[in-house]
Amino acid sequence: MFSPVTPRVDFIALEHELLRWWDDAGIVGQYLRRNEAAERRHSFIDGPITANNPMGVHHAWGRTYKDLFLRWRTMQGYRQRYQNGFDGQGLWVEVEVEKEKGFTSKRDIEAYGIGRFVEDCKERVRKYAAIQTRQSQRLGYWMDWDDSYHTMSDENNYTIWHFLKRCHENGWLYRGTDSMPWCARCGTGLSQHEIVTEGYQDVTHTAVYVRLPLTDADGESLLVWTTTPWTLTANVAAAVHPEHRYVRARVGGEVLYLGKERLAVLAGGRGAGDSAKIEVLEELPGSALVGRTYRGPFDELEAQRGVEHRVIPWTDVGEDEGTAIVHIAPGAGPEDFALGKEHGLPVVAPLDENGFYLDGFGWLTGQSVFDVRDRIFADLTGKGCLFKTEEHQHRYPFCWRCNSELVFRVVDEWFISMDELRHTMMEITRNVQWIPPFGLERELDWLRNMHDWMISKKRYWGLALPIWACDECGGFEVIGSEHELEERAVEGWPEFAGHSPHRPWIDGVKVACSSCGAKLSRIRDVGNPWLDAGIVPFSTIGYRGDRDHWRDWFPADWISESFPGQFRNWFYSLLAMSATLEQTEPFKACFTYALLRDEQGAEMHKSKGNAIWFEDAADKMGVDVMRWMYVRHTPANNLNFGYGPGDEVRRQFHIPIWNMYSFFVNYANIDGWQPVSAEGGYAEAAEFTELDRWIRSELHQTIRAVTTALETWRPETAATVLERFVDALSNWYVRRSRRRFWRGQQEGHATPDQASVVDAFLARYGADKCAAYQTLYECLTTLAKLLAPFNPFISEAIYRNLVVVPVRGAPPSVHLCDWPQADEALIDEELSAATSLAMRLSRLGRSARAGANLRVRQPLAELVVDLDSEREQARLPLIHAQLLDELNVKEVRLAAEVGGLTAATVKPNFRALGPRFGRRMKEVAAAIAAADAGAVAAQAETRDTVQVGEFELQPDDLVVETAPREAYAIAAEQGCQVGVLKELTPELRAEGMVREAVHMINNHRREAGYSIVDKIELFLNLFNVDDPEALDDLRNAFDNRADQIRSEILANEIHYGQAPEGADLGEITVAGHEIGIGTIREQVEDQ
RNA sequence: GGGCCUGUAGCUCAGUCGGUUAGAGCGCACGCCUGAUAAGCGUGAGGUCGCUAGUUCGAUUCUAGCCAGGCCCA
Repeated sequence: MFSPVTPRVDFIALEHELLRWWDDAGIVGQYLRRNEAAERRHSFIDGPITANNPMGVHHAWGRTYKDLFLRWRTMQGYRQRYQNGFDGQGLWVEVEVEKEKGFTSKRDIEAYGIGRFVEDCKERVRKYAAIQTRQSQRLGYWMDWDDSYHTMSDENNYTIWHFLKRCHENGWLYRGTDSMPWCARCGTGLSQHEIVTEGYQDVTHTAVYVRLPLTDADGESLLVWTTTPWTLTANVAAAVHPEHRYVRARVGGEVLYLGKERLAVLAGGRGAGDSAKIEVLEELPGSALVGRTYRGPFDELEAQRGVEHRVIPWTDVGEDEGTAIVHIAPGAGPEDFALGKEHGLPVVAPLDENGFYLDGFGWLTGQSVFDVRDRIFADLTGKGCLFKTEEHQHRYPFCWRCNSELVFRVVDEWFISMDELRHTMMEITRNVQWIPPFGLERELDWLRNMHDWMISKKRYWGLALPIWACDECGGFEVIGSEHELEERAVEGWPEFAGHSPHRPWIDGVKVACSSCGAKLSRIRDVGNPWLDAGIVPFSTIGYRGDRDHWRDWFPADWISESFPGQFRNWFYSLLAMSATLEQTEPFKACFTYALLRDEQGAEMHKSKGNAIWFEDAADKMGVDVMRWMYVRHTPANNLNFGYGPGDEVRRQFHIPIWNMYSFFVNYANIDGWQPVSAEGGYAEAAEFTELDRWIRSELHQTIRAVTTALETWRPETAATVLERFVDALSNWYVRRSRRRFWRGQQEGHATPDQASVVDAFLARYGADKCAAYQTLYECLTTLAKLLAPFNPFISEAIYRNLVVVPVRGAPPSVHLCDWPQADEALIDEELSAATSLAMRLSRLGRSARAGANLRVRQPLAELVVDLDSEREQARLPLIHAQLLDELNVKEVRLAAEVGGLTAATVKPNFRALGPRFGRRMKEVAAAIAAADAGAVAAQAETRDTVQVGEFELQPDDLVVETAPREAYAIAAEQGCQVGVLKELTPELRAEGMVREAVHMINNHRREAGYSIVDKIELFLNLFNVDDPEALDDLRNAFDNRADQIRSEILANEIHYGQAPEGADLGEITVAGHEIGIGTIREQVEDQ
């Protein structure tokens, strides 16, 4: 006996129950150890999740893929590591801790103490790692949670040291510079990301137009424009668009160059005499200006000594604002810096950390960048450089912490040169299977264009870059391990020992310079967090400590991440580090997916209020539903996630599955059917019908297709296949098999002393019922296994009840079962084709009936089928019975047997005939009307001339049309036409009436609340039927089919007349006549 | 400017290794069924498969160009 199953399941409560049970019964542990000794291994390396916040539903998407493939490989018997990873080092964590503490600058952190701050960061990571672990468990993500790795672990950090040391040995590590957004008030740099996400505001600044006198032409100047006058002190070049038009214009007593489109700015210039007099002397392309030199606006400053100012080409120069000649200061702007690199321009860096001018800037030295605007204008005016000023509104970056305007500074940073690595990385990238395939192109494109890797960051919490730099000789040392550091330490080791290799502890350790012997301190920078994530194929599987173990699991067979960003982040760092250490790819297959959006396709944002937190979604929609939304979606497309789509999925997929399961358990319990093995065990006793054979064939095709889809990393295809199977099972197999489960026990066959359960059931209910139960049991239990990696909860619930409870020795969880194998012997493609033909013909038959207003309940005499394909026609005998039943017809016939479904009509084509026959036209028309239309049409089709009566005509003289024959209602699609005979014989009418009555009486039973096994006594009250003929028809119909009615409504007796006191009364309508009914229940104990 | 992706019904998306008249769900109209289903099923309306060329007997599918949207890089 199965546990009763309610059709109104609460999936979320069910999930919580199973979570508890898995925990109590130690199922996850058994799962993790299931294949420990297996020969075949599947190596998965987890891309670490940032342990900085609770999970969003986008995390659940990725984790669903990871869980799916790991579960599936487990069922297939692969040995695996189930290690999750947490990413913990980096600015993101610092930012959150700063917020918690109310810090607004680096100075706050230093005042608080770097040590305490770093410990707080670690604590935050641990806290969110624990939260994410719980959330992942709620998702049903089965990992070895006690074995999760952390990027902040000592091992991870020291393995990166090893990598960096190798880079240094190869000569790839160098100190360079970079331009970065900088908050002078906080004294700190910001990441580009910080200003891109929330850092811009609209403000008005005083912009200035400045003359830059050309050195080779007296009295001629370039006119440039800037909104940041302080940067003019760092000017080294002016940029023009080489293809745009520029002009040389006389303005008062001077000559100025500027963009042709920008002539209007000349109005109102100071010191230009009568500025109304503007004369264009010459028009020239920007390229003509390139290479010319000019005197800078602050050439008198020491910092500008030796700088040759010249004009350079730049295609990003616009014509919408300014003068179309752009002032370039590589020391004070990011684009300028990049352009400077490209053109080898000198860098003049004017500001210190706190925004004060450095030495070498004359009267400006020691001044704050925020206080000098007006004095710079005055200075420029004094030097005759200032053309004019104007108020200008624009978007400008601000510090999100303190709301100060940002500046750009050039700072020292550390880089890994990519020149030698690039080729190897591209080679190994080609060895990887990218899913979807275009991932390869994306990665290669990035690798082709990548710059040297900047690995330093001026912060506190992160990898301590193992670089000890020498101020004396300019050299630097790279330390490759904790042991090497201990050996080389000349100071501070004892104090450091026992600490993690983080700031501030590591900073106390000094080593000696191997060139000059000076005592070296570690550079203060921390590492780029992608170093932390990129090293994990080495650090997490024992690269340093247990090389055999490492070889066993390297490279990973499969990794997976969302693709935005990862091609230049994680995948990139994995490839770079593996190319350096082993010259081989660190993963064999890379599965990527797009972005998660809200239901309307908009990006989810906390601030917009449309973000969905994982826990809310889990509690509202359930994680099986959530997971199915993920796996059925095409990974390369953005996923629009929401509760609406979730309801759809539940309704179309999970509820039908549950209903079938509930149906099965309900009837199996009524009939006392129980499996005798995990496979059911009734196959020998069963007489399988075509329908059984068909769904078993479908089942095994489904196993095959799902397996293939997963082997090729296409979860969405696997999900589609499963959906199709569920639909076939629900809407064809179960629907068409229901009656087989209802049928009562066979008369006289019951033998009380049967030896086996199977024999007893067979004797009592017969071979057909054995077949029906066996088939549905196979389908449901196999479906549970196929579904297990996708939807671990509903599959477990079904499997537990159908298999574990009744079958001794079965694995206690579906997740400990073997993955199903397709049995090719059970696959019958011809039967599949035949059944889909039956579905197609049924659809057409219903369409035909609907067109003629003939409901399916009314039996009809014949269905006529016309198929173009002989091969399909040959399949008809196989589906004959299904068609009779499905379409409620007495016979299926071929169109040829009944003379076709359509008839030809032939009409005269007056336009053609008129001119030829003139007055005799009427005779011709009469002859055509009198002729056998079919024969004439056939001639017109095949011959050049058509004889009609005494007239010899041509095919074009006739208009041949085909129309459905009147006796039939017809529906057609390509290659196929069906018709049903519309005529209702008295016999058919009577049958229709009985079915109508049975249908309505059963509705009445249901409304009265009877159980489906209760017997009744029925009273039919025909007093309201006035028409004696109709009364006769009804009485005859009912009397002649009394047995049928009794069996279909479970009635012992049928009486005519008033129902007695206490009967349940109702009214039914048959053939338009109202009939009163009354029923009395003889209650049967419901099992 | 370069690379990649996307463009199929009103909406959200499948699909097509080139093949007759291209599918689903939602929404709409009508109906059926209800002894698994507070559910389901069917029928109908709704599509120049972004546009233009090319290859081909045949292109929504392959190729090229263009247009639109997105992501990344510069």
